[in-house]
Amino acid sequence: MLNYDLILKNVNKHIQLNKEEKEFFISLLHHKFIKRKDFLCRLGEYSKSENFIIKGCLRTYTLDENGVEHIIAFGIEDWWAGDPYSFLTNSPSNYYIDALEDTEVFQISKENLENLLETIPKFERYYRILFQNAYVAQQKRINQNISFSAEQRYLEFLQKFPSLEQRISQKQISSYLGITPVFLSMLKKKISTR
Amino acid sequence: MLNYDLILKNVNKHIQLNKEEKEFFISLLHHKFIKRKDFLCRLGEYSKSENFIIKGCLRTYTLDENGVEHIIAFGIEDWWAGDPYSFLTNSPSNYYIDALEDTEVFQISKENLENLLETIPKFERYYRILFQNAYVAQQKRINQNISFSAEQRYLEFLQKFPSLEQRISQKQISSYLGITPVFLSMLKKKISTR
DNA sequence: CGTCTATTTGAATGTACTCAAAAGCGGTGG
DNA sequence: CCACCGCTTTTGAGTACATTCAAATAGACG
Repeated sequence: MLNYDLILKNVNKHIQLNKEEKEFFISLLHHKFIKRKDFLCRLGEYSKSENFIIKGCLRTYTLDENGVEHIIAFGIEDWWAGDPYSFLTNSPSNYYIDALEDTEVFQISKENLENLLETIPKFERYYRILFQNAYVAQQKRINQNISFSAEQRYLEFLQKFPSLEQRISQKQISSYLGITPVFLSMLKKKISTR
Repeated sequence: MLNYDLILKNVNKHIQLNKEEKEFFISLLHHKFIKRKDFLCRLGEYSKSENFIIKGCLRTYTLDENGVEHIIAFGIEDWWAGDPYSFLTNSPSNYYIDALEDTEVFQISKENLENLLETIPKFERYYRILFQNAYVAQQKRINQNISFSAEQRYLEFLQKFPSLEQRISQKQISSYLGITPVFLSMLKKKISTR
């Protein structure tokens, strides 16, 4: 028996659903396990679902010309992950998405989302608010990227994702911050010796 | 007689309105001039409107502890500008917004937007798509901030805003890229001599 | 246990910044 | 209309931040 509490609570933060609407929504979701290191989506593939994480950790990243990974976003419990651009425009994805831990998600396909938005238009509002909040959070990150030093960005990261430091490797964190793992190691040493 | 073509065409890209709906929408807009260097919003103030730019150029920026400006976003014709966080949560704004050129906008207030979303729920969809697109564009910028050199970011800027280079000062561009004006001057020289 | 990857450390290098001074440019007022 | 003022851009020298390369150590996983 699957537990839909987390996702229903998340929806309920922004819109109110009656029992039938809840059941209809749930009927459109597909439960999936993603094992650590498995991919949800690769560059050039078509991202066919948006994914609500109930457990675990996903990352969205790019590879540069030297094969170095750059992490655009982490996704943890109670968050959505995916490539909205690819998903919504049916175009090849610009990103890789894989699992840093064994992860469980509820997926909604494009067809089902369209069905949902038509049947219960309130969900337009839900997704509007979701994107709005994500947009605001990204604006903050952009500000930090252009105005903070690497050290300040690292300290901010610890604030924003207090639980994540113990769960993922330092290399992942450095990749999210836009610095090398070597330099992050030096920063941590510098911070700890004062 | 005000010209609503640009904003109606923008809305029409995403949702279809009949004549009455158009008229109702237009009735909620307030036309405003912002003279070059005037502020639409300051840090700590309450951002009371979202602004659709019909002419001119706005910038959203922060000031760091040394008084240096960091530009989060430019807004030009056919774009919305504002601080959605402050606007939607009635909290003090984190940003300054001012005009780099004499600018004309259509403003919608929070009350009118709420009225609009209730009366014509299709607008939830319009704003959902707007934020979604903005989110995708920001993701791309974040990727560039963490994986590109300053020179690559500058060349990307020229692609993304082809018209803007002649309209605004180099200092504004450097501030958007996250580098100093001095360094941008050096980059341009380096680029032009090859 | 062995292998593979992550982390640390150190040295050398490159990228971007600070400070300072000079040159350029735009707007304003006499 | 020109002179002046303030701000932007350029240039140069010195410095700090962050990277690369390499080697050693530590951890994780089969």
